[in-house]
Amino acid sequence: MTTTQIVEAKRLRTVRDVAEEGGVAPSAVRFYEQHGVITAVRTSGNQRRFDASAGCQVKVAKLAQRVGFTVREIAEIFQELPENPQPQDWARISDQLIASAERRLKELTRAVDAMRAGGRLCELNEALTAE
Amino acid sequence: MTTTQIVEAKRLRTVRDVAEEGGVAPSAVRFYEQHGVITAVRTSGNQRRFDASAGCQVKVAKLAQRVGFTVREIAEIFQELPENPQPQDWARISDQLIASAERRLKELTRAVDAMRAGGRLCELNEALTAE
DNA sequence: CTAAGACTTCAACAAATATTGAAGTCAAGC
DNA sequence: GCTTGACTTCAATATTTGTTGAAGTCTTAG
Repeated sequence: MTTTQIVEAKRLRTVRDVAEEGGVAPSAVRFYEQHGVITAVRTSGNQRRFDASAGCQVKVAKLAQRVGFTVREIAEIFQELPENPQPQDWARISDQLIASAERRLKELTRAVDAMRAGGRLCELNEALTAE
Repeated sequence: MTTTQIVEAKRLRTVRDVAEEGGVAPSAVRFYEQHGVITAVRTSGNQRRFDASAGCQVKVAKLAQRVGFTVREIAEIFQELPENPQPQDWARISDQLIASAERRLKELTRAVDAMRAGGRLCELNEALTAE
């Protein structure tokens, strides 16, 4: 069973495999590899081969983009992942992504709350000195 | 005092005013207006003039972009704002922005948590059928 | 071994989000 | 009423995030 896992983990994925698992186009998989979001080895014939976690990384990357991370930022965060990422490795990545996104969301919340609670703070804050 | 507010509220802002208040370049203010994020009236000489809330809207728009909203989405949401937005108007905008951003953040959280809690779910989920 | 299908690179295109510069017009203070 | 600085539009440029197509190579099932 452990043997099966190892065997499966080593079965290398093609661009198409990763694209399907990650829910993106093959061109996007190549784009992500070019920009360091995912990493590939090459066959003797120069074709990309990915490990089992690549599809997941693509999924996470897509969702991270939708909360405002750039591809560059995601690539930088994913640099920390070792070859065969373990749960604790993903825990660190997760913490960074979520904490950073929440920080930005809080900034937005603060800004809209300022106007929700005191429209006059925003609309009329110079009015007080005008009289 | 009410008179002062009205007078102040009607003092129209130039592109530069809004840019400074919103913390962006004048070119960005024109861009936002072209794309419906903010609304302008024109002087007899064709220059843009904004009302008092434009600077705030720019601030909120910038922060919304950083949590993943596109300019188009922000423009659509801001369409709902009446001419002189009141606190309850901002409350609706706020709810939409925050709720939508939180929904996306939750999707990301779910995805990374799946890997954090069960790396094997992601890496080895076909392994079980391989033996 | 071969044919089909997937892969490679490279260049062109595209949409979103702006910025910059040119050429000309407006507004405001003196 | 003139001058100066800010404004106008338009076109070009830049970056990000990809997609598409051409021309050619690799892999693999049969």
